Parts: sequence; structure tokens; C-alpha cells
Amino acid sequence: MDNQKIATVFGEIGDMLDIQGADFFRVNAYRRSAQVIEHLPHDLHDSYLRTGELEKIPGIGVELTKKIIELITRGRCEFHEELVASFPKGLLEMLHLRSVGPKKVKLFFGTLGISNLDQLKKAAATGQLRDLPKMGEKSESEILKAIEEYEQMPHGRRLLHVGMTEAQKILEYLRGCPEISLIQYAGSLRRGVETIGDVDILCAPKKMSDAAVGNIMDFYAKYDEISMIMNRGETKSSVLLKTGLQVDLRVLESKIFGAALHYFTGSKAHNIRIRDRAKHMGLKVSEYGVFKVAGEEETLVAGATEEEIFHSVGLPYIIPEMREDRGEIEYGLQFGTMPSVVEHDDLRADLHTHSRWSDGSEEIEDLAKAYKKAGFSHMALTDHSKLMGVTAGLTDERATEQWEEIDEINKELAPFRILKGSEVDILKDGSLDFSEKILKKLEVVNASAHLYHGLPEDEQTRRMLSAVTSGYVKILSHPTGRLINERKPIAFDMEAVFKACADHHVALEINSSPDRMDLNDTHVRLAKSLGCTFAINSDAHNSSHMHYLTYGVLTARRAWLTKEDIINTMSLKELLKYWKLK
DNA sequence: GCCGTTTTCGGCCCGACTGTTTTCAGTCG
Repeated sequence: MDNQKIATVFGEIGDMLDIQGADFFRVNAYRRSAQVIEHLPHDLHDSYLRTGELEKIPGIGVELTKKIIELITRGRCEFHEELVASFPKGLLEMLHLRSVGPKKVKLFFGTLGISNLDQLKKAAATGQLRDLPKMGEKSESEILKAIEEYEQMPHGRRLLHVGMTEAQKILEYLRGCPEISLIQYAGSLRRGVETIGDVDILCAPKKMSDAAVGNIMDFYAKYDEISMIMNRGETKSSVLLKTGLQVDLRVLESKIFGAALHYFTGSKAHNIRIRDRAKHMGLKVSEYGVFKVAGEEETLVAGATEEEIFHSVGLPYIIPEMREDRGEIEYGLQFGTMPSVVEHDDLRADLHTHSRWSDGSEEIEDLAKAYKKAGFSHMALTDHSKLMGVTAGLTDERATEQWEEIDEINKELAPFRILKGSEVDILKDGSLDFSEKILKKLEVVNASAHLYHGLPEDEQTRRMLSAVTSGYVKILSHPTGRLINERKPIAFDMEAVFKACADHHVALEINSSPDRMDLNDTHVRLAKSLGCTFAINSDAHNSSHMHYLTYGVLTARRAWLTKEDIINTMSLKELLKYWKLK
């Protein structure tokens, strides 16, 4: 029973209670707790079994604690099961439709007995919905449209990388609009969340007028990649790109740009805390600014910048990546300043790269030149070991040959330096995929578990522990092996392995490859609390992948890592000393 | 269902949009 499963159960209880018409705040308590539990840095099941109790988590009181313990000890929750039994299967799926919420689901089920998408589609197509209370022809056709969209669109959230790439293209396009003075993307994209639902873009015209807004919206509508304009309002247009990604553009006055940016950047949980705090201070925070409230009178006191918003409620500026209500508000109030987290420019090396010698697509020399040109002082070349046959992994002999080539290139590119490394497979029994002779000579050993993801948890743990305590490993690469939306993380005792990494000076990788992002932010926070160090690596298979490092940096910032936590920020000299190399 | 430098009861973030309505409910972010 991992946190994700507990969160799913609570989320479903929330949905079902909502359809039943339960008190909104009760419904919300379940939904909020699901959010909180999903993002906890440690496993509730493990810590409960270890300590025999559940620690205090904000938003989780007596009732929810009981249910969590029931889930952990019995693998089920009676209340959840009762609710599930009282609802037809398929009912909850209707909640995914745009314009359909709990009240409509209840209405459709209660009056027409509609309990799944197919039935809803038929009812809408045959005009049965329009006569229901508060419904009409328009809402009926909206529902048909929503079903169509839902069926066409890939479900679930897109990779951060996909959103970032699209957003940057659109921003570049919109900067060509002469009327726009300020523009920025917001939402989970700006917070660097690993997946995004849609893209939110905010802009402010040089001079606010109906004509200016109209011109900006017209300009936006002419963007080449648009497949459909979903709606166009006074200040907001929503479009669907050809890739199926939804992008919303909002136009607002520059004097409240900061307030809107803060509001639309979220997270929701963070915003609620800010507004709650404002309220207690006699203020009101919305996307239109911070207002001083005195009776009926409201006076705008802040809005142009995000800094103003935070200062008005007595907080220091908090970077978007930290705005998750995971302690940032308490920290800011207590210290009056925030930790100075790592920045992209702090990175001096990439310690996980591949060349044509295994499955990369560039020669070592071209790769190294690209890194040097980008301002890095060193890199580790870490082609695969032989187990990964499909990647043309290196044998002992080929590794030795590769070192000769690296020596030549290092002479040419000095003081830039390529460290002789390998991404060495962890075999089934936990041993490493090179002879001792080679392992001793490699400067950087990144250990990776590419195969045997299905081993039982205790066996997997032993396997990982064996690798990280071998004395050869410098970095544990993509530790959980997950692929976002595709492959689950491998099951092992994370705390035990992380502790071993801390004890044996093995850095944990924050693999920045868009579909990996492994470790993720919550695992990094856990590892940091256990004393670990980290390596932010791109896993580049050619030099154009270098920019993936951005995503690793975002993850590190979401986990509050500082420069000192990350070994890529050391100079070459410092790193060699740290690793006792020449 | 949660929570407490006014509170163990009575609050719980804020506003826009839409479609259905004559004043609002539902949905969304």
C-alpha cells in the first residue's frame, strides 16, 4: 500500500461523496489529503510499520488517520468499498469531461440512469439531455463535444519537456506582436512539475485598450500550430495545438501582472495558504492584486510584481519551484529569507553522457567540443557496459581502446577534460558488469539497473545495496528506473539504499532526461534528509540533449537543493580531489 | 473532515464564465 494508492482511494472517496451531494468541505478534505499524501517525501506504510504510529500531517486528522491505518494494516478501507459498491462502474469517468462535474453526473444518473460515457453519448445524441433542469440544447452539444475531445485526446498529463518546448515556441511567436510588453508562461510548467495538464501564458499590452487586446488575440489566433480555437473571450483565449496540447492566453494590465502571474503559477495549495494568510491580515489576494479591506472599501496595495505580492503578506520572494505548500511559507515566515537553491549556471559538468561507442549518435570529440563551447569545464563520458547488447555496450577491451581516444581529445581540448567513465549495469546479483581490472581504472562509474525490474523488493534492495557498497560506484544513475507515464519505479527499500549511498559517498543521480526525471523531487527531498549528495545529469545521447539539464535543475530546486548538495557544481580540481583522482 | 494568538463551534480562497435563468447553479482554474 504505497502513498499513491492511499491517495487514489481518498481521491475516489472525494469524488463519490461529491456526487452524493456531501458537504463541500468534507469532500474537499478528502481531495486535499489525497494531494498531500501523493507528494509526501516518505512512504507512509513503511514509516507506520517502523514506528507503530502515523506522524502528524497537516490536513489529516483523526478520521483520515484511522482510514490510512486501516489501508496499511488491512489493505482496504471499508468506507471506500461501501461507496464503490453503491456506485455503478463508469460513473466516475464522466467527471473527466469538460463541463461535467459531480452535480451533472448526479443529475444524469438520478433522472436517466446514465452510468457511463457510452450511455451519456447516446442520450446527448438523441436529445434526451436538453429537457433536464438547468440543461438546454447548448449544454447538450457542449457535452457531445467534450466526449469527442476526451476520446480523441491522449489521456493524462504531458511531459514537462513537451510543454516547455511548445511554450517557448509560442512565446517566441508572441514576442513578434508589437503590442505586447510583458509575457511569461505560468502554471505547473513554471513550477517545473514533471508533467503538465495545459500551458498558461500571460501577457500585458504596452497600453491597455479594447483594440490592443483584440489585436493580441487576433495575432495569437494566427499562430501556425493551432488546430482549433476552443474559445475566445474578452481577456482569455484557449486553443488546442496540433499536438493536442491546450494553451490558454490571458491578457491583463501590467499593473497587476505580478498578481496574475502569482495566481496562475500556483500551486493551488500554495495560493490558498497565501490568501488565507492575507485574510487574517485584513487583506484580500486575487489575480487582480492585493487589496486592503476596510468595510466595503477595497484599496489596491500590490500587484505589479510577484515580489510585491509576497512582501504584502510578510513573506520573502519564493521561487515558483517551491510553491507547493511543502513548508515554504513557514520557512519564509520564520527566517525572513529563503534558501538559495542551485541555478543552472552553477553546473560545471555533465557526468552522464553517451557517444557512438555505445548508443549515442555523436563522436566523442564532437560531444566534448559542444560541452566545452557551452561553458562546461569537464564531463564524464559514460557509455554503456556490455550487458546492454542493444546499445553496443563496451567490453573490457573496447573500454581500454576508448580511453586512448579520450586521452588524445583531452590533450587537444585542455584544460577541458573528459573523465573516463561508464554507465555500468548492475547485474541480477548486484555485481557490476566489468572486470575488477577495468572498474579500478574507470574514473567515473555510474551504476544503473536496466534489467530485472520485477525482482521482489527485498531481493532488489540487496541488489542495489551490493552495487552502491562495492567501493567502485560514484553515482547511482536513474535510481528508480521509472519512465513517466510508461513504466513504474522499481520497488526497493529507498531509505536503506539512500542511507548506504550517503555512507559510501555515492551521489544519487537526478537524471534529467525528459521521460525519466529520476529521482523525482520528493525522492530527492527524502534523500537530502538522509544526508545524500546528488549529480544532475542529462544522460545525453548527443549534444543537443545537453539542455535536458534544465529539467534536472528544476527538480533540484523543487527539492530545495543548494549548490553544495550537487557534485556537478564543483570545479574539476575540487571534484578530482573529492573523488581522490588525478 | 480539519482546525484554533478571537474559536472545541463555525468557519473553511477567489473570481470568471456559461447557460440557464429573471437571480443563480455549476464548472473551472
